[in-house]
Amino acid sequence: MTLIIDPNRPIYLQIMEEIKKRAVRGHYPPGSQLPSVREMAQEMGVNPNTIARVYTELEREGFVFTRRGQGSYITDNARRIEREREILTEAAVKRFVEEISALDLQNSHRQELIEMITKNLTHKENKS
Amino acid sequence: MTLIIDPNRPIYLQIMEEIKKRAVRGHYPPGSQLPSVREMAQEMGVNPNTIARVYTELEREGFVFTRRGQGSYITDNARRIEREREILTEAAVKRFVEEISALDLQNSHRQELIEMITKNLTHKENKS
DNA sequence: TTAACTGTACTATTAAGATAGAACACTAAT
DNA sequence: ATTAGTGTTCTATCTTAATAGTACAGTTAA
Repeated sequence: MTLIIDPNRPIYLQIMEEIKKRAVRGHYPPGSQLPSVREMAQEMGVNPNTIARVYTELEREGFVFTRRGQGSYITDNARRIEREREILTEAAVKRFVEEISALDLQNSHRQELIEMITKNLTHKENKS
Repeated sequence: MTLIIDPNRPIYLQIMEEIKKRAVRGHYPPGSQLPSVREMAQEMGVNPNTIARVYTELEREGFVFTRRGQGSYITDNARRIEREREILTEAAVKRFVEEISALDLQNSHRQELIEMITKNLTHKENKS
């Protein structure tokens, strides 16, 4: 399903981001149980060890908590999830602005850019 | 100077992008000679072998050409460089839109986003 | 020819990501 | 106690990125 999007970035990082996005979208509500290490491994098409690492890292970030023998869960702190949305948003904006700035675009091109983004964002409004 | 920005992505890819950006900005004009493998290695703080790989890959993409024993040069095809600017721009926009769409933002938040980007882009107008 | 530059090629080594497989430890329900 | 489900740990192996060092091959100018 999700598969590997960017072969040049560690899979465990990409899966971490995917899980964060799902939580932010409400696909994994606060406090909900995540698929087991083995289930998620099958869903993502990777080794269970890789998922174990993902869960461990997410727990280290306070985004996931684990009850040994029981399962791993998305944090029940809704604020934490909202904060993650902000973090991801700001990171995306920062990266984008830096990339575009590095290209030294003319003002006219910048105008077109803004329009292009506006269209794309409002267009994808009904998706996901 | 440039150093490693993202430790989770191959250095040679990051350096490839850096060189493309420099060419797009005019720092390396069309047909200009690139620093030698050994010079660039020192500038970037990496091994000469890594730069050799970078030049080889860039040549494979038609962005650089090499005269053996003489040096490596940015393509003298100005259109090719302009095209690279478009490629990098579109890639940045596409990535950004996908990332933001995945976060399922409310319309009000999207409005703020557009404003944030506009400000940042026009603000960095005098930089670089 | 010689010297000093170029890019290129090769071997060896290290480190990290990822896979494979097995085993262990905890929890809950039967 | 047993079973089946959790996460956890461990060893071994493979691959790729990157470094280190050396050597080779082509070009240019002294």
